[in-house]
Amino acid sequence: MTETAVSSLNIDKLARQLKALANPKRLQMFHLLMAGVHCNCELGEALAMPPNLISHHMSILRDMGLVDVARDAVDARWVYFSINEAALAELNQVFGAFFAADRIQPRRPSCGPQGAVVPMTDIAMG
Amino acid sequence: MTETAVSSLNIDKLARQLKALANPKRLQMFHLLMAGVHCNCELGEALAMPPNLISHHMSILRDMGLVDVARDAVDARWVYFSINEAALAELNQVFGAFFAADRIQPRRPSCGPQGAVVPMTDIAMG
DNA sequence: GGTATACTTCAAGAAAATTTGAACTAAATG
DNA sequence: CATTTAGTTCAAATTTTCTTGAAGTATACC
Repeated sequence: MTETAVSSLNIDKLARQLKALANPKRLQMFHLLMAGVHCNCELGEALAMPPNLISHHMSILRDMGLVDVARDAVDARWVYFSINEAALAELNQVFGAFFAADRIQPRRPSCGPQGAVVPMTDIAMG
Repeated sequence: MTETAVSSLNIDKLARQLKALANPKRLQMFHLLMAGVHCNCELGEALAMPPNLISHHMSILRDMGLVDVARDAVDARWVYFSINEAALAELNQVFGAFFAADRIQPRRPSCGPQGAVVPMTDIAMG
C-alpha cells in the first residue's frame, strides 16, 4: 500500500469499522459468529443479554457490512446472523496494510533541536 | 489459534486496543507516527488540533502501549511520539488470528426450525 | 381469528468519550 | 531571575454511546 493509498477517506472508514468492533460485547458476538451462524436468542443466551440489545449491537455490525442477516425459510420469525466473508477479507487486507510494521519510517521531527545540528560554539571543548 | 486461545480476557484486551485506535483523529495520528517520529506540535499542526487534545489522545494510545514517548536530549521541553513496534507486531498477530477467515465454521443454529428435520407429515405430496 | 413467539424499533435515562478553556509544570532563554 | 516555550493536567460542557423498558411488527400456532 502506498502512502497516498492510505487516504483520509480510507482512514475514516477503517476507524468506523474498528469502532463497530471495539466493544467487548460486540467482539464476543463476532467471535460467536466466527464459530458459525447464530440466531438472536442464541447470542442472547450466550452473553446474558436481552434480545433488543442483541438486535441493537447486530445492527451496528450490519451497518458496517461486517455481518449478514437472513430469515428462516421455514419459520420467518427466526433470524440468522453470520459473518460477511467479503467484508472480513477486505478488513483483514486494509488492516494489515495500514498497520504493516514495515511502513514505519525512521523520520526525524522537523521541529525541536533533536534533528538540528548543535552549533559548534555551544559545544564545550576540552 | 485455537478456540480456547481466543479467551474472553484476550477479547477484552483486543476490544480496548481497537477502541484506542477506533477514532478518526487518533488513527490519523497513528498514521503520521507510522511515517516517523512526531512531536506534539507537529501532530497539532497536521491535524489542526490544540496541544492539549494531542496530549489527551496520545495518552490513550500510550495507555494501551501502542505509542512510545521520549523527551529531547538537548531540550527536554520537546516530546517525541513514536510507534511501539513490539505492540504493533502483537496487535497484528492477535488481530490476524482473531479475524482469520478460515476460522469461520459452517455451524447451524441449535434453535429455530432451520436445523431441524422437517416432519414428513408437513411435506406436501404430489 | 385470537394468542404466542421472535425479533425490531422507539424513547428515555445512564454512562462514557470528546472537546474546550484555563491552570499548571518544567525546562530553556535573555 | 523574570519571561517564554512546549507540553500536561484539570474541570466543566458537549456529544456520543450504551442500557433499559415498553411498544410495535410480522409470522406461526391453535
